[in-house]
Amino acid sequence: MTRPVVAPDTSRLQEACRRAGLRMTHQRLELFRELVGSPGHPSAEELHQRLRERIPTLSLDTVYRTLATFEALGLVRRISSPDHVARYDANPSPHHHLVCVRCRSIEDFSWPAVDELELPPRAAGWGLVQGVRAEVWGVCSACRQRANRPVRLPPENRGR
Amino acid sequence: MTRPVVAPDTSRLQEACRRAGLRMTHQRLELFRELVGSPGHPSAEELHQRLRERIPTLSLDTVYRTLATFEALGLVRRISSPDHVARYDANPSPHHHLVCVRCRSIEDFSWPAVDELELPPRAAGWGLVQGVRAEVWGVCSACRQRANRPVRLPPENRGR
DNA sequence: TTAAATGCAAATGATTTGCTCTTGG
DNA sequence: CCAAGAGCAAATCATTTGCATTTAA
Repeated sequence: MTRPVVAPDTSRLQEACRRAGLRMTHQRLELFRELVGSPGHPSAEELHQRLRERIPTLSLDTVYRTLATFEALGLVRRISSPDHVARYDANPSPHHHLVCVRCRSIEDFSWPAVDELELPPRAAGWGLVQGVRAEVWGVCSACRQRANRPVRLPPENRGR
Repeated sequence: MTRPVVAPDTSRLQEACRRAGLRMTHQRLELFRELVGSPGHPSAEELHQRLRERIPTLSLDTVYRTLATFEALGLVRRISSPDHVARYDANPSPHHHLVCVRCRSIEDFSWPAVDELELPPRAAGWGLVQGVRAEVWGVCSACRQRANRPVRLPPENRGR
């Protein structure tokens, strides 16, 4: 890999839409820009909030539909957080996740050693492999300091 | 030998409940047995179905509450499928996942090379790491053969 | 006994869908 | 023009919660 050089480069979207015979709409363009232009792993809801400033009429279901389209085009990957809200990852370079089970944050990190590893035979023969990601879970530093309760014992957890 | 050799070894549950001061109920016991005794990564719904044969009065919400309790006790890990239903992994040994984005199956596989790897500094300093899992996604052989449609293009996907 | 746990039913909240109107090509 | 896409509202469906009843300790 060379260098990241990321300006919200819309050519990937243009290209993907053309190949698939899909129209290039204002909504798709802005959504794509928002996805690749900002870090983190936003949910559909968050993207909707942010984009309303630019496209006041944008509806939440269009965000959902567009994200599904992007996913089918391979432009984003829908990832699942410890929370039950879907989050979207538009970072095309191989990277891995640090997942905090307390605050549900997801941080990217790179781990070249994993990227370079060869899949074991069992996995290599499984089917068509599209990607590999390591998920490291635990409690982030911020949460460790903030709340020092040892374990979240009984039910009544998941304080939405 | 006179050792009973409990197939689904419930001692981990007993131990965990005692430490946490939780009661040992019929429901918890059976749910735990079902979890560790059968392979795969069942959803709450599936577990509920299976257990109704043994405990006809078992309610779905008890399954949810109990699974949340088990998770807090560290007995299972709630994993997220490409689908938006939560699945539960009670396999305590380190293992990794093969996720089919088409049929949403999740298969375990072992990958010692990853287990033996050291975390990069960024991850090591992130917080309290509880586990590491590699997620390999793609299309399983069965799905590749079955449906040979090239890509799932427009929306209207997610055929529940 | 008695706080914890279950079951039931109703609530919640994310995601999806039917249908009509709008718009890109 | 005219089918693909967007918007609106209503529907779904997994998951959660309030409350009365049961039960493990």
